[in-house]
Amino acid sequence: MQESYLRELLKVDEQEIRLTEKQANILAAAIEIFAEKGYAATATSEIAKRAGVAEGTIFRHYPAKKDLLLAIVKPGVLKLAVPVFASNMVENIFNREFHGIDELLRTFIYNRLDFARQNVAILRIVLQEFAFHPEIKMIIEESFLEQVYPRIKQTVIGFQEAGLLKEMPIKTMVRCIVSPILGFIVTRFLLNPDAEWDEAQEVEHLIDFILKGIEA
Amino acid sequence: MQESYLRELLKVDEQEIRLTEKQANILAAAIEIFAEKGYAATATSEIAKRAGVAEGTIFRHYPAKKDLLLAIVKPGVLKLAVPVFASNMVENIFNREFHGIDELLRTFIYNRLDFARQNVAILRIVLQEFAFHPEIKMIIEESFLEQVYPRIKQTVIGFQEAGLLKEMPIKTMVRCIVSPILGFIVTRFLLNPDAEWDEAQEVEHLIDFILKGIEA
DNA sequence: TCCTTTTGTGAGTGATTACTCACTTATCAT
DNA sequence: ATGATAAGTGAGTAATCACTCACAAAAGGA
Repeated sequence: MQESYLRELLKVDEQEIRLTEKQANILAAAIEIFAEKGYAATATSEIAKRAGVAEGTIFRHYPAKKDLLLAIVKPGVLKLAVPVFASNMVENIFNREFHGIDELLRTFIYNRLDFARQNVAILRIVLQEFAFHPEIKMIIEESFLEQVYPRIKQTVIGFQEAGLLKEMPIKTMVRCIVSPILGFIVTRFLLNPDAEWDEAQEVEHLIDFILKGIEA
Repeated sequence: MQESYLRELLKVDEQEIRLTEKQANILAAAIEIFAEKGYAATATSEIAKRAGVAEGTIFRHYPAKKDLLLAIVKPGVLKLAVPVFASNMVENIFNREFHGIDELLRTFIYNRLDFARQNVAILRIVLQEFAFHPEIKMIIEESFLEQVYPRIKQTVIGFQEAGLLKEMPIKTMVRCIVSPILGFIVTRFLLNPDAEWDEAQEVEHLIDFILKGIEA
């Protein structure tokens, strides 16, 4: 894991984060082991060992083990959620030209697919640990309920008013759209990552499936 | 948690299982705490405490902590997977009379929904722990790949040959069918169990969504 | 009743845990 | 170069961990 990658991932606010080599090693080792065996089953001594660092060094930078987890998960969740409908996505499609729902779905799916591809370990950690740590649950709820859901909702309502989508409660529709996508991402990267995947074909089937299910 | 319920749940083979009150208490306590805080974060001392039992009693019946986990998870997975297309389900629809795919989906969804409702804790444990324990993963893979998947596959092929389903790789189609159902079950019982759910309406939307997405 | 087997006990064990702290080393502005 | 601050160290600590074992109580068959 590259230090520059970590620095970019962990940058939550706009302020730059400086990482010494050892600090980057700690984060990289923690991400690896947390993803492998889970937070609770991971010993700080093991993280220190894999990072090539004294155990005290970890606690120099993170007051407690849980702070290390949050330092990984927090920016992970934010990067996972925030850019979903970011900058040149919804805006492009809505304000400039309209390529249809399938084009929007395609952009959305490939965007999150690529994110998942580059962050499998963190994805795994988030999925595994959010159930047990209220802090993580709160971060997810905040970023999802405040960033992701409203934008999807707004988009869906827009299409609904244009008469392109069938009548369905927004939450139900969002779940119907997100579930198969998440289902694909999870099987693709977590459940069966070693299978041979015809990703383009899968995505097209996915788009067709979702589209048929939601259009008027 | 009732002793009779536990005895029924844990019955994997046909042989009856006798449980003393203390044994039932241990299992009930373990299910509770494992679901609450995860396997690795659960101390055997805590299980003993909540079960009202000496710590030694746990190890009298389960050689190691992991055996206690497996004693809970194994029958849970089997009951979750095996009866999916059991006895009077596929057979009824195929051999006797044909009520259409929607009727099949409806039966399937309500069946698994009711199972989830009665086994939320175990469902949570399985979902949380299978990633870290190869034994659990194997049990799931075996029961899914040998029991569930072939039956769904057979059913799907049947409908496909009748010209009722669109062309799509079987695995992709199964995933497209299962993902939204699982998505609903997970949000219904794990993510947002306290919300007010119009279950019947949700199920009908779900059926309509899936159906439109897969039919020719 | 008596003997055998099963079930239950709880103090005890060594290993491991997250975390501390007095200390050394490196970084950097002046 | 010098002093101040930050980064890094590793032996040490109390608590907790999963698990053991010698023993007691209960159950069950004769």
